[in-house]
Amino acid sequence: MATPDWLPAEIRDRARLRALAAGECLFHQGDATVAIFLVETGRLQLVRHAGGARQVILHTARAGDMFAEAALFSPVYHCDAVATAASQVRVYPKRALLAALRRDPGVAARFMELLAHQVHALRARLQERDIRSARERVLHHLALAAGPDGRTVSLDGTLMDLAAEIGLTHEALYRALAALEKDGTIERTASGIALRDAV
Amino acid sequence: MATPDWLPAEIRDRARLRALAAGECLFHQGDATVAIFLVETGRLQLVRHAGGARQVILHTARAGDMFAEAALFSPVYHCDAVATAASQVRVYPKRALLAALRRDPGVAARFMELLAHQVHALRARLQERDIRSARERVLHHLALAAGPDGRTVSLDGTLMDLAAEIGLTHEALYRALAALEKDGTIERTASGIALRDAV
DNA sequence: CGAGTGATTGACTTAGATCAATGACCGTGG
DNA sequence: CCACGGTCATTGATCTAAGTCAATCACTCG
Repeated sequence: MATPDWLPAEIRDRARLRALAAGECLFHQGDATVAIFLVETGRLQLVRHAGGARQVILHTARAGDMFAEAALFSPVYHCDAVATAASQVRVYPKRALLAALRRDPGVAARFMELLAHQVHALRARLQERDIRSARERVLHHLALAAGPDGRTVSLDGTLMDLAAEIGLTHEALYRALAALEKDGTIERTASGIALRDAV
Repeated sequence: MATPDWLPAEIRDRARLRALAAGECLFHQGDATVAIFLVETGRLQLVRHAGGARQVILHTARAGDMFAEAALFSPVYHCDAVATAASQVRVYPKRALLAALRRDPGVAARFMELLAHQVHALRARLQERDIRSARERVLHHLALAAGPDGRTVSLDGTLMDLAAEIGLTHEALYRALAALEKDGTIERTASGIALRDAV
């Protein structure tokens, strides 16, 4: 699953799968960059060691997330990647990838498109965090996550995952959903959530 | 200022500057895409009209921010861009940009690099928002924003801007900074903030 | 000099985090 | 086949840190 459709078949098919135990390290800050990665299962944290003993978590990559893309343009990794749960990551060698990007403008264009969309999605998630009210934040998220009909949101993961994604505790999310359902703003079905008409 | 160094001189030099009054609209959702933009001064909001009367703010672009990059890969804009203050935006025509990206692999590589770095920065800001405590959030931000020495952070904008960037009210930021200074974790200078050694 | 903006601090309130308990469900191993 | 451990969903009670409102001071700019 989550096979990237943007990269050429010869790279996609040759990409190794690397298994990591919980706590295991995929690469260290300062290591020469050799690949970028896609999380197939599990969870990795990207951690930067700043001045002194300070550790700064830069990102938590979950199933489906690509990470270390910037490694393509840097000789060394700028953070550690540590599995915080048993994980499997797909490994895309930098050398082959760069060659493909240089050789085939179509591949390059699709990669740029992917990155541009990620930038957008991240900006939207960030803007979402500026909404303090749990209720409004949830509504904002549902409106964005709604399918083409603009109303129905299918829930694939758990509500706990959703809560983490929008930056609420799961309790706060449950309560917000319960309140929204009670006052008729949303309807909950087995497969997801439906937005009722806004007035 | 903020002149993008990644795009070829012929595009950079030919780019028009467009002035917008507060409330004026730069483009509408559904318009054919003709350009991407860089905010020189002011502030623009990107707003999507979802199902019904729902409006979702996707992003607020400030001075120095590029926006609508994804327009390069879409025939139409997927949101409105509205100036929420009198603004000036640099206009980079899509046609010329795409041609340059296709023609010159070096330009394409630098653009990919820019996008990859943006993705990183955004992920880090998002992760930062997962920190609930104002104190810890501020420390996280300072550690990341620290210069090469890992200690000193130069403040260019106002503290109010900083507060907005890290998702706190300015009062909360002032208090957090005051507390950090009182217990000796940071030192404040005219030009910025210095982190003391972590124990 | 007044108007406007930023920095700062105080007082108060509240929404969401935290802690806790319960029930449903699901796979698994004896 | 069923008891058991685990995860998820849900709700209640409580607490607190951050938001909100408000006032003051310093500073700049025309």
